[in-house]
Amino acid sequence: MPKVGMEPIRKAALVKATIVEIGRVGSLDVTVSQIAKRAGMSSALAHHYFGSKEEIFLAAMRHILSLYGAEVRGALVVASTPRDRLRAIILANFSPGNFRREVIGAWLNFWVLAQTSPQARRLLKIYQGRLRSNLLSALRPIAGSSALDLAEGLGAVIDGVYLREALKSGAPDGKAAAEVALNYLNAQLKGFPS
Amino acid sequence: MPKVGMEPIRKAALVKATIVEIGRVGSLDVTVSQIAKRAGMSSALAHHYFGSKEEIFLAAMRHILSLYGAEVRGALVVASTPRDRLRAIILANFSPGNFRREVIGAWLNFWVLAQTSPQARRLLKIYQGRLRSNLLSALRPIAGSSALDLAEGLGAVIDGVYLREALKSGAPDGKAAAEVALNYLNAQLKGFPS
Amino acid sequence: MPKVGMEPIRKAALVKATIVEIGRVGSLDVTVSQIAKRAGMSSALAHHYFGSKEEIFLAAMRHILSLYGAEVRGALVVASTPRDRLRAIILANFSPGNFRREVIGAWLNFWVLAQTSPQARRLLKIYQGRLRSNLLSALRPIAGSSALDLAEGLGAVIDGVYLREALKSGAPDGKAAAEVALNYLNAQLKGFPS
Amino acid sequence: MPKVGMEPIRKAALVKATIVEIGRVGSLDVTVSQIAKRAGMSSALAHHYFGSKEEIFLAAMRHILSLYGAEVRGALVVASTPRDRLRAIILANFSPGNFRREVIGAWLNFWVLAQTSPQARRLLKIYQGRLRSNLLSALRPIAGSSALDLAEGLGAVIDGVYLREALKSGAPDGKAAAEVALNYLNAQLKGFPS
DNA sequence: AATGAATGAGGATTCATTCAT
DNA sequence: GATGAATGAATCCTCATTCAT
Repeated sequence: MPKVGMEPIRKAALVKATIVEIGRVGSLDVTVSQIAKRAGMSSALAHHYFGSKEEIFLAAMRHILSLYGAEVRGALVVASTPRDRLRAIILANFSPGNFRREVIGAWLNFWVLAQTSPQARRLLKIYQGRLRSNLLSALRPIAGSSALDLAEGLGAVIDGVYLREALKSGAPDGKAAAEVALNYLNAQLKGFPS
Repeated sequence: MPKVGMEPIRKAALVKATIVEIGRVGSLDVTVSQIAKRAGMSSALAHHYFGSKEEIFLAAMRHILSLYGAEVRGALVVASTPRDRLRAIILANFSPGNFRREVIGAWLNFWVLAQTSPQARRLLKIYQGRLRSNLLSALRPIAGSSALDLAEGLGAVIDGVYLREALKSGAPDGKAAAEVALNYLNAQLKGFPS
Repeated sequence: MPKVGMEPIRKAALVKATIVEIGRVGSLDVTVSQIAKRAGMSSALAHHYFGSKEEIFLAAMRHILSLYGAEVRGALVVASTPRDRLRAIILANFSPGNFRREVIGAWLNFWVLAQTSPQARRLLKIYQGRLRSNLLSALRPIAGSSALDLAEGLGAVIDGVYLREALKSGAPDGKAAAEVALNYLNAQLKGFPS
Repeated sequence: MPKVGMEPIRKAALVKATIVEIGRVGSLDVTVSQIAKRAGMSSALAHHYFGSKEEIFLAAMRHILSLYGAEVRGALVVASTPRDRLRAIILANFSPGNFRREVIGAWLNFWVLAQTSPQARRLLKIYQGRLRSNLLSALRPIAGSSALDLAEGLGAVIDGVYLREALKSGAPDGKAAAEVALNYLNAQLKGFPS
């Protein structure tokens, strides 16, 4: 049984382990050894596959962002009206897949990583851009020229809810979190024709 | 060069240097030596006065939170109606004193520190509690039973705007930031009698 | 240069180096770097294998105690009468293997270490217990109920001779040292039937 | 009230504090600050009076040795026969003044200090010399040419009992300790005319 | 006489990373 | 593909000692 094609498996295991460890520790002060051990391999192998610790972090970040993106896209597919699409975007942000303790912890830390690493910053900007354009394209038909401001505000609410969740203890309550954002949305759209 | 009563002076210098360095580096990966050097003293003296790196961080956090608290209190004094008070709170959050690049960077990192340090977490919870109760007492007369939800949402927006600012480059624009939160407020209060 | 199975080799080298360095310096104020350098490796590797300085010390202590135990056991095998066994125990204590300058220096310092480290204390108590029971089982047939007191006294003499040797300069004279203990033994056993 | 003549008072306080601290910690790893604090002054003052940490240690050692010497001299004054004098010497070694936990701890550590510090070594040799000559002058009239060996053995027993006491817990039992040495003495002198 | 202020030097420990096998 | 071996470079923290007042 030749050990071929291990690369994607190993990489995936490391990415997963990275998110878990960052979530567990609560900061980026996670050693490569810890990550590698949790992924069931030596730290040397982790370096072999990723080259550096930063690359491991970035891969983990990409993974989270892509999961997030998939969730949003999936939710948008089944939404027909603009209002439905807005609701779908919000709910996707707080779906059980994204709104888990470890993922929230990882998000917060990736935000910090973006302060230091240009690549991380770029990734985060891409995510922000997508969220923004998704919100905008759904808001424009409803709110017209106010759409820009609304998108900005909605984005801020979503991020803020994430941030606040990071400080809470216990299992995250996605439903309650989504409620905060939906609340905002409803209030803002009240004046516009449905 | 006085040789007595240096303690408060040194401590203040260290606190200031800590905030600057965290803001500059963009993370908590700041060495005591860096901080001490920027504060114009040896790292040994920093330890002499604070005992440990964590204590230095906590002192810096307390400083920021107390500046923030003072700003809010000051703004509240001159506000008469509930609506004025809400506006005052929001504006205080984005006043030039609080909404500086280095302070924003420090905030983000203190959020991370709170994941690890129980004391930091406690401090952050105190800040959240104060903000919440300030918002609530101003919202109740206007919105009654909806006040709770509104306060939660407004708090989230404020934190979210901070978070997003951390990713931007260039000087922070407090006015634009405040606008996002004020927008939210206006939309939410539209239905209530002024 | 084999690259596997280095652990026991490195550990042994570190243990040896530790004893030498403690003996050379004359105190436990020996840095891990000194030890590691004498053992031909980096201090990081020393930590990798032992985890902490205290563990290195304890390993060195265990080594010395086990050498000592082996020497005593070996001597006892070839002794037939109780009197022979007593003599054998005493001579083993001052055999060239145990009664070397560096080992004596290490012993003295382990005694100090036992004041601080519970584990070191435990090791030393084990050694004392063994010595005591060895002496007792050889003394009982000869001295009966007096055996307890004699064992205590003989143990004290042996330790005392070690202690005094630590203060002398030049190569230790095991023969003269043993003589002191044998003297004691003879005097005490004079009254009992051979 | 001019603060004159403080020097001897301060020095005495430091010496006392040194012994207590060494006994408490169980090793020479005692900081000057600890000693000074226990003596009720600043570490700077301790340096002012003694010049260096080693000098403080040496002063403490001298103090203990002089107490010890006084005790022995006092005991010898009231002893008339050689046998009485030997008993007096032994009992003085284990008198409540000398055979206290902290003093025993200090002794053990001074022994270690003597490995490093020539001055400490000299002090210890002087003490040994005195003990030896005291024992010899009392033993010669009884044992003649055997006196040398007996003195050596008796000295070793005394030191050994001290050493062993350092490992025990609880309050030292001077009486039992003295018994061990007296035992030895009686056995050795049995053959000689009283 | 007395001390707070201050630091240089050092030491244990950690960790990302490299390399030989 | 995989890993144990190995280390240089930090980093926090401690402490004896000095100095100005």
